[in-house]
Amino acid sequence: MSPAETTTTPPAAVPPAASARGRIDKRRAILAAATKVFAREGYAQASVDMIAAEAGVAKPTIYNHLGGKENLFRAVMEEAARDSSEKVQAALRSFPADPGDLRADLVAVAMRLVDCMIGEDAWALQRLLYAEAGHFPGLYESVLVTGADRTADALAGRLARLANAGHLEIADPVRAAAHFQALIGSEIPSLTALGSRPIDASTLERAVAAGVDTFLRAFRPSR
Amino acid sequence: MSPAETTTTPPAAVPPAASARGRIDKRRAILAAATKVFAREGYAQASVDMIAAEAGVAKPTIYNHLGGKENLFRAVMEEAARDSSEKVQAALRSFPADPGDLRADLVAVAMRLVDCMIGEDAWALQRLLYAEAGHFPGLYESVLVTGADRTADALAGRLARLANAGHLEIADPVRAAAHFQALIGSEIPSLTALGSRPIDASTLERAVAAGVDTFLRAFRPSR
Amino acid sequence: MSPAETTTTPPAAVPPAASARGRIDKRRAILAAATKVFAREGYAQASVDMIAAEAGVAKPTIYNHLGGKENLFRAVMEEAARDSSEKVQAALRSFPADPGDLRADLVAVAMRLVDCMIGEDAWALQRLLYAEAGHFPGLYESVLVTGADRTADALAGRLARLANAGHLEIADPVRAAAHFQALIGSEIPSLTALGSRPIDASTLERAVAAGVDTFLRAFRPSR
Amino acid sequence: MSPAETTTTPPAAVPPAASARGRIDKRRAILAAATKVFAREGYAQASVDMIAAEAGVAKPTIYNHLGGKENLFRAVMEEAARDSSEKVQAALRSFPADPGDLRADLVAVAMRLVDCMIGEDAWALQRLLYAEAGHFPGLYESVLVTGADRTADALAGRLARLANAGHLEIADPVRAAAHFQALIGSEIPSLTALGSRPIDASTLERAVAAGVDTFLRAFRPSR
DNA sequence: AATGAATGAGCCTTCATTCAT
DNA sequence: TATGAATGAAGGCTCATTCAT
Repeated sequence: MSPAETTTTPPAAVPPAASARGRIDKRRAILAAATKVFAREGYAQASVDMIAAEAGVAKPTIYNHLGGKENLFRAVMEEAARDSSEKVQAALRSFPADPGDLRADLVAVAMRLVDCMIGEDAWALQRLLYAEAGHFPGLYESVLVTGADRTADALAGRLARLANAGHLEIADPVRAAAHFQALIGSEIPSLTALGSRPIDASTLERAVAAGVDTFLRAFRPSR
Repeated sequence: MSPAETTTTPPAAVPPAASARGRIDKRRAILAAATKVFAREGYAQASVDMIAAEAGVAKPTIYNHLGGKENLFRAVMEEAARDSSEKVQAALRSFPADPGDLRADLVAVAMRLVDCMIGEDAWALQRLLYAEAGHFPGLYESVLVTGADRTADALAGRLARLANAGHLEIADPVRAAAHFQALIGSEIPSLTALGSRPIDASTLERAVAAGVDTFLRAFRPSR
Repeated sequence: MSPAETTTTPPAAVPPAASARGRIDKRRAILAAATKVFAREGYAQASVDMIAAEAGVAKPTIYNHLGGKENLFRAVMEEAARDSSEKVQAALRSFPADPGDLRADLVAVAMRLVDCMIGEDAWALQRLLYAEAGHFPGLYESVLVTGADRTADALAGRLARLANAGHLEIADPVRAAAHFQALIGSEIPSLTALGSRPIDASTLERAVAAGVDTFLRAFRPSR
Repeated sequence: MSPAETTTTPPAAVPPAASARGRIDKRRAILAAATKVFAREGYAQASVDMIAAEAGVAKPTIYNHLGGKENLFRAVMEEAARDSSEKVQAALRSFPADPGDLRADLVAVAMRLVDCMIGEDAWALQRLLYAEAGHFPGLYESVLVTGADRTADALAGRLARLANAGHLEIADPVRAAAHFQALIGSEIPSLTALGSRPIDASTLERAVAAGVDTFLRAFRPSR
């Protein structure tokens, strides 16, 4: 073996790699398959058989790795929340600190946020969360913490900066953030039929821009 | 038998009338039971057995009246949408045409609206809709038509009236209605943990009032 | 159909009778099949599938009638204990009150008792009891009460009568009954290989007679 | 590797011996664990997983050493039969050749025998034998040969000696041995509820003594 | 020699649905 | 009309067993 070859993946022959990575790959394959199947079918309707078939593993392998349907579901939800949150955070990083054209910049970041919310994955997360929050104690909280809370915090921080710089007039940044999100997303459910229908891009952009406009009319400095 | 004799049990002496009423009563009992069970368990997890037990009827009776689980679910959803919509319409009827204190009046009607949205029934409807919209073609639309659309229309109309009377400055009443709803409800999901937690009344009122305030800052006439 | 034909079963046409009796018949068929399968396979190895197939019913029917494997097993054991006990009681009714030839009479009744103990059913009951007494709390007691206890009581009573009549000399009839049973059955396990082998009749009779002889040598009046 | 490198792991310096011992130790551990688990759960209910966990080895190790569940069970039964038989033989070695007080000596040896029969191990052996004799061809015979047969032989020999010495009057020593065993053990099943209940020592002793008394009344020389 | 990982088969149970009454 | 009874089809989970290391 060459000394600096790989630090994360054992190289060598294919079989050992297949075995060492294989374990992780199988776990990943199971989680991916479960995400897909749960998203499509819902928790109760999804069967471990489907997931195993989709993942290309035998059923007991799922139990070995993740111990039962409920656990598997929680793992899927946590992963989905993490992934979704990361996308949102990335979108928020494009938030203007010192905007050139405030409206245009806000619309741009709003579009990025909304893009995060209308993806298949995000809708699936939301649907499953709505559907199962009552059956899985703590599920909502755990998803909230890794997801919406961090989003709200980050967004509030960005808005506060804009306010400090005199671009906005904001008394309560956390609430303003909530209102911002509510306004730019206010038409998403009806436009996408709760994620069950594709959406027209320009219609979406108009709706988002309208939300930003209302936000600006409410929070732009009076003079 | 005296007319008021039995309210719960159909008297045996009046078979035709009793049958006619009994039939309707049974249907009602089934729908009520199904609503309760679907709300608690979700569609897939709910079993026809549970519903039959809850309704106090035999299982085939459900099939006679409503023909299968899927149909039963659709019936439940339509009824729930109708009920919910009626409550909302009632709440909107208290909307001020010529307000004394605009903010106070808007907060009052907003609270009535929000009260409609945080009831057990409304949450159940929303959860089931989110969860099953993808599995029941047309479900979202049918609920939308009897529910949210009418709400939006009515609300838009009321806002337009206020605008015409010079109390608000609104270019697109439909959008303004959407924004109003979004703002006053923006904190409901997090405050109620998607309906799985009771909510503190004063906290809720503050959040609603904040939504109204933002709305007013955006839509109050500039001078 | 003759008027007094059935008091327990509705007579009428064949279908209603088939239905009314059908229910009981199915329950009986299930119990009979379960008895057979449990006897052959043991509790854990037996599957509800096998029992359903053997009974000629669908699997859920078993759950409707007897609610699960464990309950089914208890029902089977209780029935087997009842049946077995009745056979033993019948055998004991031939016990001589005033014997002509005491030895011959005792051997005769001993053979009848032993016949009860070497039947397939009795062995199955015993095997299952030995195997599962530890897993089913109260199982041993419930079987004991309907089975061995009644046997011991009845046998003790018969022996006491013989003693009172001067044919035997017995201080403690209950113990004497236990000793009688132990002696006449002492070679059954080895002769039948715990019920897994048929047994030669004359060999058995010799062993039983030997047990009776030892009993008589111990309990015949000294003079 | 430096010599003192590992303290918890068998030292690397003595591989062959350590291996040889380790191998035997593993086999012993597996057999001990299997004995425990089979005794507790029964054959079918016991899982190889449980046994592996109890033994502290990986599952395939069991297959390497003993080749499958069935073989493992046979090995366990043979070992148990051997152990049990040895205990019984030891107990019989205390049999009086020329007794001082015949009754007292017989009661003493009977108690030793009975102690062998009420131990956890002996009950487990008996339960498993009853339960599985029908499923494992030859199992009963193999256990019999190493167990009950040797016991009967030895006991018959001891009784014959006593008879020769004039202390007993025995025509067929083998049968007398069987009767002795039957009498002293006649109350064990009911007193211990088939091994599932601890037993009161003095009650047991009375029952055993009663068995001996009956035996003596039957086999003591008439004059 | 010992093990982590994987699997095909099977089990107990429950479900939505339909007859026959 | 309403029901007790029955069933084919799945579902979640576990087991004994075997590779590849």
